[in-house]
Amino acid sequence: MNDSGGNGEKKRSRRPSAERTAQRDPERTRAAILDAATREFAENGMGGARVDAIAERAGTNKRMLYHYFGDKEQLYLKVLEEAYVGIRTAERALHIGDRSPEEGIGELALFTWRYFLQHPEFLSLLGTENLHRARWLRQSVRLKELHSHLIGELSDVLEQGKKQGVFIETADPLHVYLTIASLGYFYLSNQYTLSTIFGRDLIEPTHLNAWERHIVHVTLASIKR
Amino acid sequence: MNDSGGNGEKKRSRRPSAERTAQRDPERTRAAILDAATREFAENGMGGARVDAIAERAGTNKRMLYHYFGDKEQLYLKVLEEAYVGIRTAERALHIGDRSPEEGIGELALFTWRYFLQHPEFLSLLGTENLHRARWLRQSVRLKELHSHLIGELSDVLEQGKKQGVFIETADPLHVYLTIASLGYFYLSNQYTLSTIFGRDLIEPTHLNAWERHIVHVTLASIKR
DNA sequence: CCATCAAGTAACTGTTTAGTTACCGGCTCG
DNA sequence: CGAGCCGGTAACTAAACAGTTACTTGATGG
Repeated sequence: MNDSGGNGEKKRSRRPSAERTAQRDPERTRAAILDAATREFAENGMGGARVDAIAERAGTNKRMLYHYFGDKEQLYLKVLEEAYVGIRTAERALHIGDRSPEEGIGELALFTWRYFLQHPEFLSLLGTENLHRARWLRQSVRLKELHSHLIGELSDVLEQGKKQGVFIETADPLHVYLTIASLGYFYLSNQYTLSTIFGRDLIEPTHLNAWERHIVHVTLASIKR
Repeated sequence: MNDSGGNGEKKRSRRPSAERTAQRDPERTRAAILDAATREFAENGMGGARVDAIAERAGTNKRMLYHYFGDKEQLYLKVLEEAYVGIRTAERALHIGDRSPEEGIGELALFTWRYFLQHPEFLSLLGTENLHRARWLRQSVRLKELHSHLIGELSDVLEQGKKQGVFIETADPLHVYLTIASLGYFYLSNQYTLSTIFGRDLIEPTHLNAWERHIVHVTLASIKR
């Protein structure tokens, strides 16, 4: 079976590391594990997630998982960090200060809602992490400054709105952000129990659109003069 | 060791079932298991909860747990049902239609916030159940009508407010309730990650009181004409 | 005083799980 | 060409787990 010893053709031996990657590709394996882990943790929580299941979803095996990430807890933390980096990075691209204050806040509300809608795994991970009282997030060194930018930019927009007389003086940046996040998070993360007890399918497009308008309406109504 | 055979005194044999319960008390054992299970499920989720841990917390053992509740899943459903019955029962005692529409809505918002604050285990259970897409709640036959009363009463108050010209015509009962619940749920259930990333201890009384006022303010601002 | 039944204990069982170890195959560099 | 290393496989291990079974204890009724 092994006939490679006979022909010293050196074929491709000059290539650095770009084409023979069809079978062996550390980067892709690593990324596949991270992606599989994100889905597994999101669907089953930290306690319910199975290491074997992650390896299988990634099309690899446990040995590689432990090789790249250490253990289950470190892998989980990596997944969580990447999720936060994802939303905060997308948020920065918004530049909510470029428009009028009112439009800026509306923009942020719309963005947050739509991001939550398109990334249910992010909401799930937050839920799991909070069940454990931020046990792993607290250990993260990467995420300390990641969020200050958001509050800073939001604060600027609110100040401008107050100066223009369109926002009330008591409007607080953290409260505004928490309001926007609350309305999106609860509706989506609790959609299953809510749909069950109120007998209305909340994920239906009609209701989804109505809630999107509602979020913008509530957010602006709470800070407009 | 067994010397009871010698004295046929019949002592206490006339008592029906009220005093010798010091050692044996099925009702208390059942209640202890339910209470222990509520805490264990709330702290660890359905997947993370341990049957042995529940038995130990209840001061009994697994045999009794399986005797009274069948298996882990049925026990979990019982816990969830009791939690819902708890909040809906307390809600009914409010009678939000007795005051002015504005006061009624404010009352409901305050009640919901304070109930969430005093029953963190309820929020936790909701989170766990939603992680599993309401898998167990859907099977519950008891909880279908439990919630219609809330929406009905809220609807009446809103109608009255519209007639009096204090509320906007588009105010929707489900949306109003979801708004109130969102603001309370997100703040409390996500307090750990939020406190970590924003560097502010959200559970501190000062912040708690500020958020309570904020919820009432936002709710009313979103429906007032 | 013995038969019965209900409340409760504790040790056991089969399965699942996170994490480890021994091994394989092919590429690369001296 | 061969030593060694890197990406990968699969079988194993020790612990933890849900659920069961064999047993004890004590009250009651005939």
